[in-house]
Amino acid sequence: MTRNVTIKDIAREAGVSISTVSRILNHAPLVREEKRQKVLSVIEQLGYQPNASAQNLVRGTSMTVGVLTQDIASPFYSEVARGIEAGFSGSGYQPIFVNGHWEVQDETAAISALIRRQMDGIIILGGRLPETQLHALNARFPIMMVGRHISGLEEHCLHIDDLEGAYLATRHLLDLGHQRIGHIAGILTHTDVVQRFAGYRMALSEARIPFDPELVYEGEFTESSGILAIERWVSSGIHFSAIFAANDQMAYGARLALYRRGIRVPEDVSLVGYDDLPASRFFLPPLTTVHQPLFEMGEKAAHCMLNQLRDQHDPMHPLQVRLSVRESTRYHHR
Amino acid sequence: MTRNVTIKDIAREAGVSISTVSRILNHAPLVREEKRQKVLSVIEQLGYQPNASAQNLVRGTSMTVGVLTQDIASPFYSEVARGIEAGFSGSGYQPIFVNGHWEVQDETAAISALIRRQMDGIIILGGRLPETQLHALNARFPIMMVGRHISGLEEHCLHIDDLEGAYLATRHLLDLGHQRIGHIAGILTHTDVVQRFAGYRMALSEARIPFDPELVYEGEFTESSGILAIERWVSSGIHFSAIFAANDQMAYGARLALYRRGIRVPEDVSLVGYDDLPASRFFLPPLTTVHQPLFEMGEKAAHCMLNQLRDQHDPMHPLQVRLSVRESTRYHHR
DNA sequence: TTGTACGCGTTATCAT
DNA sequence: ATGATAACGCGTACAA
Repeated sequence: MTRNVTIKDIAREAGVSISTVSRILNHAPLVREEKRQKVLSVIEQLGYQPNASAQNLVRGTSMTVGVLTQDIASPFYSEVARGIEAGFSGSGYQPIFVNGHWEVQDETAAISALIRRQMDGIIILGGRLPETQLHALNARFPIMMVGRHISGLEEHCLHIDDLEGAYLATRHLLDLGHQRIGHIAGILTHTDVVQRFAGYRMALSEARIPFDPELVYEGEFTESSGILAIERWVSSGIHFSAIFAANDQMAYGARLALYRRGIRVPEDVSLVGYDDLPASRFFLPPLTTVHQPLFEMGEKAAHCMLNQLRDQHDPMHPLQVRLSVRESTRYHHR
Repeated sequence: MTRNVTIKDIAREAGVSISTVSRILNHAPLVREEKRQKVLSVIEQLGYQPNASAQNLVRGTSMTVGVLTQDIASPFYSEVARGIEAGFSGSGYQPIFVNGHWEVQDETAAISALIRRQMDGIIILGGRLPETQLHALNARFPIMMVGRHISGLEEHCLHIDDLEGAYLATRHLLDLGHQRIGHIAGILTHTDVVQRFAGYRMALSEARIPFDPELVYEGEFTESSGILAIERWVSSGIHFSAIFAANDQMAYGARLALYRRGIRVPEDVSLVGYDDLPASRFFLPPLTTVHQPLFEMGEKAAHCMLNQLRDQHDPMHPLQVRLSVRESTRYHHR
């Protein structure tokens, strides 16, 4: 529409040179108070906003960190994103968000867009980018990975002990007397999913309960996957008294499918999720789930990024998982 | 870390001038095939990415549209955001997202950041910016408003008939024989909330049922508000056989509070929400709710923005609300 | 067909 | 204390 106001316009209007205006803008000293006032008022009046592209170009830094998330609409990643936003607030750096949709192609395109925009650093939430590509990125500028573990990039990965989390969940069910525990896994090419699967098996074998592959369903992190898991098991006549789902969304779907079949939770079947999404507290019944400190993860990722940008170092205090025991699990009578 | 590769580097490496490289990059003709090949291979080899800031500066356009959303973690806005992303895909324009947190101060700051970054247009989802400010923005560049109606900016507002939606919801409950219908409203300074309240009252008066202010609770769009509404009504001994909540999240909270009191849905109380969030299909029982075509709204907002950017015009086909009748409502025996 | 030179808006280094 | 002026990386009109 209307051309943006530039420093030149300010200078002309205030009757000074552009360097004077620039000095005032950058809080440099050495400028007479009366001119400062005059210029400031012109800036106010014309509604001047500095052109970030020009600043970026000459300064060589954008004071911006790109965040590659997979899906804006995912409750999991949006919690982390909130934490990232909070972690950068007041730092002078601004995060901007793009989506990769769990597709290597989209992710690569998104990363390219971020690089073209001269991001000072990049935070990657999950995704499927190959390790080699991640290493290459890390050679160019600071990166932080959330939710993945990349060997050789330990210092740049913020991840949580999925093995431990799944172990805690399964162990909880075992302690309640359950023996036939179904596991709704996520996509098994994801390392964290594999870890959760391993934690489930570890608890089982520790309790000397034989592993039954029929009790494992490979889902896709969606509510529908949870429904399909229950349908598979029930229609195949497979017996179970408890379910451990690899994320809350699949637990939600499973819950609905159980309801449809008249199977009560927790009276007939106990249910455990993973992630502790905000909605799980209001689930029916409130869902027992492995708590991932999503907001804190985001916050921490932002802080680690700031440390890298400022060439500082600080030790990585690992974030802990814990089980949020609520009302979807109960004692099983044999 | 390592300095970014520039056109200059490519030119030196390939033994040509920078303008030749630029021509190739911009798909201009008039360049010998062998040089093109040579340059292309050098670009590939050095991993060149154009500097968007420089392009932006010289072209005078960023090919970017800013999206001011209120809360990344809100399921409502993230669905719209998904639609916006889809609406821009393949257009050459890229949306970038910032958050206003429903605070005028944050929103103003976010808008400033977008202006500094030379956005070609801005899409605003909800929020509390005063109308005058919106008019001022519209004078500077193309804007689109989603979820608000601003007089004088009708062409730039994408909103849905909230009165109609609330009327449909309430009418549905009345048709099922309910007479005592509680309404959990949102924050009553929001115009859409007021409209929904008005639709509720309209259906009531049409059915000649006197309006009872005790049956209205002003919530804050959160699950907790739904819980508090039920607690207020039950502890005050106020009778009701149905509830219409002004958004799904408050309906979720109400559902949990009812469960805690042993009140069944839909056997004892019917429940209707508003928005039709993705999760509502998997709610227990699946929630009857007013469907807002959130994704389509985002998509349409993007398309309208593209039309403005291209100086085109197209008629505004209004998006329709409809009621998604599921299992949380049933006939009421008097 | 190719190269030179200018300008986009800003900061920073010089003189003055 | 202030004002020219040279970069930053890119696109493009113009010259060769």
